[in-house]
Amino acid sequence: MGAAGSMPSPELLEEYSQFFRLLSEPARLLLLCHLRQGPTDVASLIEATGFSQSHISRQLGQLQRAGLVTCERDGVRMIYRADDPLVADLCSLVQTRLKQRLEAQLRQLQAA
Amino acid sequence: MGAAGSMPSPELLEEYSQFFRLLSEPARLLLLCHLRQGPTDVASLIEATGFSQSHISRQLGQLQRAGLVTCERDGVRMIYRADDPLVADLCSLVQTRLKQRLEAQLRQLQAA
DNA sequence: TCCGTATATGCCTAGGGAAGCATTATGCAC
DNA sequence: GTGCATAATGCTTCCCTAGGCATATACGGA
Repeated sequence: MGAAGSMPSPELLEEYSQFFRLLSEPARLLLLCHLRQGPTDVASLIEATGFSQSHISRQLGQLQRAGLVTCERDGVRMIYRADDPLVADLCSLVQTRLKQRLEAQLRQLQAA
Repeated sequence: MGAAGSMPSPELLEEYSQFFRLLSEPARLLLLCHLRQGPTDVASLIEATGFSQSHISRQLGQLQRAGLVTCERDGVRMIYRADDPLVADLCSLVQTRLKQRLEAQLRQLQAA
């Protein structure tokens, strides 16, 4: 996505899209938010989100394969972490954008 | 997605996910890449990408509703633009991340 | 070793969206 | 107005994936 001239390869586009697809599911974003608060086991995530155990486990698996989440055993429990600030940074950029959009719409309404 | 304490509302998570979902489709990313090269009409995008006319029109519609793309009439043609650097910035962050992952995997293989 | 708990996985269904074909709407030239 | 171009929209099919239930796996305790 360089400013001019360089067109990304289809493979790279595919990688980008796969990554963004991971973030296109509210459930996964919610799990990431909870994990940003600190290391958490699956049971706590179940209680915090209300999702089923299998659902959470699958979503965590996807996040883990993408490297957005790590886990380690603690006895019979699995402790998940989301140390990487990447997603928070991405969301921050998007949030700024969403704000701008709403402000623009607001101005348009006020002008009319 | 603040560092600690502030949990985003479900509505905000939904907005984030919808935005990321837009970018989770290689076709849309490709269209954005082409549009970053400069204003383009639909016919040129058809030729550049090989997608069908209706497909491209729909994707452009989605991008437009999200404000990632604008268009203006030029006679019978529609000229689309992608002025916003947001997507390029997001992709840049993700690319850095993908590179780090691959380098880490490489080191792991070399160590073994 | 057998049991209880915690997590992962197989299997299934339902819903959403990509993507094509056919049609419609819009603007220009005559 | 008619005809011709371009772009948008109905309609359809197909595929992918979320998400639940049931089961398998891994671990600690008795």
